[in-house]
Parts: sequence; C-alpha cells; structure tokens
Amino acid sequence: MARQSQTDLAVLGALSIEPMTGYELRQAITEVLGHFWHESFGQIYPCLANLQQLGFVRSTSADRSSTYRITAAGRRELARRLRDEPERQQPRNATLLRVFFGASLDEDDLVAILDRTERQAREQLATLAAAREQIANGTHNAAHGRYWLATVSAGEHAARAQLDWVNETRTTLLAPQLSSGRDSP
Amino acid sequence: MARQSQTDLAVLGALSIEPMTGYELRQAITEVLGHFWHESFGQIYPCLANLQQLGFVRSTSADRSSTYRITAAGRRELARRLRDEPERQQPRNATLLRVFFGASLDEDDLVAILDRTERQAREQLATLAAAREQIANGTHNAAHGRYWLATVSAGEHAARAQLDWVNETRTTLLAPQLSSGRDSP
DNA sequence: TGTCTCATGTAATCCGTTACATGATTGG
DNA sequence: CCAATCATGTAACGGATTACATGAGACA
Repeated sequence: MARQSQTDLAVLGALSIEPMTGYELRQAITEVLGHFWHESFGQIYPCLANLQQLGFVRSTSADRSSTYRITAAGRRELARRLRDEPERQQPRNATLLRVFFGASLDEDDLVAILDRTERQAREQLATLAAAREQIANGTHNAAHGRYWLATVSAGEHAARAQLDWVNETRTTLLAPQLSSGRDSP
Repeated sequence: MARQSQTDLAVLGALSIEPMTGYELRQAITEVLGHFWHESFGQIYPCLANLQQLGFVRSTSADRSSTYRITAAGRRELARRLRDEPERQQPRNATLLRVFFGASLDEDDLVAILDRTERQAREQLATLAAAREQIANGTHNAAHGRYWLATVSAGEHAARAQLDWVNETRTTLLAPQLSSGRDSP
C-alpha cells in the first residue's frame, strides 16, 4: 500500500490562501511553514503539473513565469485531504539515538550533544517569536492568523520541552563536575 | 552530498550491547528503540552485509541463522559515528499542516484532530511508562540503563508538551461549546 | 562585468517501505 | 495439520533531495 504523499496537501493549502508561482510557493512554504514543514523544487514542480492535470489548479502564464491558482474542485479536494487521518510517520530521532548509546561516548561528547540540543531549541524559540510578530502584522490574519498561531505555539511547547529535558538530563547523566581549580577559593 | 544513513549507527550500536541475528536486531530496535527509532528488514540485512564487508561486524552461522557480533574496528567506528553531528532532518508534521489550514476545516474536523493528538500522546505516555519498568527490571542496566531512561524521559517531555498544547489550543481555537442541553441544570 | 535573485524544470541518486519468495520449527 | 513465529533475503516501488542545465533582470 503506497503511503500517499502529503506534498499535494501542502501545495493545495498554500494556493488556497493566495495564487503563486512555483518559486513563490517554495519560498512561502520555507518561510511560513518552515518550522514544521519542508518541500524542495524537485517535488513542487512535478506536483503542480500533476494537480493541474487533475483539474485542482489552473495556471496563467505571464512573461516566463506561471501563476497557479486553486480551482473549486481543488478546494473540495483540499477539504477532503485535510480531513483524512495521516498515517503516522516512523520516528527517527538522531539525537536520542546517540544518547541511547551514551555508554560508548566520552562525557565531553555527551555534553556537546546536550549543548547542541539546547542551542537548537533556543534558536527555534527565537524563530518562533519572530513568526508570532509577523503573523500579528501580516495581512491574511482575519481568517488564518489564529490557526497559524496555534502551529507556532505547538513549536514553542516542543522547544520548551526540549530545554526542560536538557536541564534534567544534565543533572541525571553528568557526574557533578569537579571545579577545574581556577574558580574555587 | 549524500546524506549519510543512520542505519549503520543503529545497527552497530545495538550489536555493541549484544550479538544478535538480523531478525533479533529488528525485534530489538522495534521494542527497545521503538519510541524514537525504526528500521525495516529491507534496511537491516543489506546493512549487515555491508558492515561485514567493512570489517565492523563478524558473523557466525549456526543452523540456518547467522549471529552477528561487533569487532574492535566496529567499536571504534561506532564511537566515531556517535560523535559526529547529525544534519537535522527536515521537519514534516502532518498534524500541524492540517491545523495550519484549519480555516478550510469544519470545527468538527478540528476537534477530531485535537482528540487524535491527545489520544496518541496518552498512548505514548503509557508505552513509555512500560518501558521505564522494563528498564528497571532488565539485565543491561548497570552500564546502559541511565542512558535508556534519558531517552524515555525525552519522549515523556515531548508527549506532555503535546497534551499541554492540545489543552491550550482547545481554548484558543474552539468556540466555547454551548451545552447540548442534557447536562446543565 | 559579474554576481545575486527570480524562475523553471529534469535526471541521478539515495533512503526506506512493502511485497514477494522460501523454508524450518513450535504449539495447539 | 494448520497457524504462528523464527529466519533470510531480494525486487519493486515511491518519495524526497541534490545536482545539473538554462536563462532573464537587477544592481553594484
């Protein structure tokens, strides 16, 4: 049973908000959905061609660029696809894989892994704070802002959970560090 | 630049704890790493053949099954691979994708998405509680248990963050439900 | 003039799952 | 005897990334 791609869903959804070219579509997905979704050109262009053939989008060409807009059938399809339950993707957390085999690591390396995780979570929180602000000042907000903010909030909850975990894990896994001599009286 | 597969890492790591057949390897990864990792047979057998050719594992055959054990070179390779930073995988959260386009959904469908998320998080917490107990009673614990528990804890933090998010999102996104008549005095 | 961004697309390749094929052993 | 589990592997397929090819316009 072929696992259906969710690319169509992302593309139809984006076009349901605003008509775009393939290039702008990629940009929009990267910038706006970036904290929880990703598409590459190699997916987007074939997907657009396919959706057009199915009658879910229509394109109008202006000087060497094609703008795609969603059709009525496309909106119906979008609603249908949004409703059905995605099969859950197999988890693959490379960081936890490393922690799991921590007995084969020096403590330095474990420290590096935890520091890295903390840094990434903090960066994520900064990105999401910026996203919040953009949504507050943006244009599509009447209808969409509340939903977009909900996704931002999900990211924030996850990032804070990571920070909590890092702090907890530093105390449970790292032996209390002896001071290196310099800073104790 | 080919993104290197982390399958080798998972396989070498598992074999560093205990020699196993390919079949047992799959089982161990599913049962023990299941909450943050996954491998299928289609990956494991070719991977084992490859690791053997590189001299990182050795196999001994007994009646129609081959037991693989890690070599000294394999342990060095494992330590090396554990150290280098994994490039972070592109996020793809199908649930958030649906929430993001929530304006195209009926409230019922949104409720279903949130309920589903809550249920999955609770199931995850139950699974992890069982894992905790298994680790407490297991055999490999002197050296490994603390690390394994750290990965379990990461899962718990993440699952609780999801529950928090669901609760928050129910109040921010769902209009206050009028009582259906039955339960108000 | 050269570099950056806009813009479109294809081909090669990799990663991973699923399905298929095979067969022994165990337990009801 | 039949079903389930143990056990090994391969082939087909699908999904996604990366690299490649191309070219116009902006701007420094």
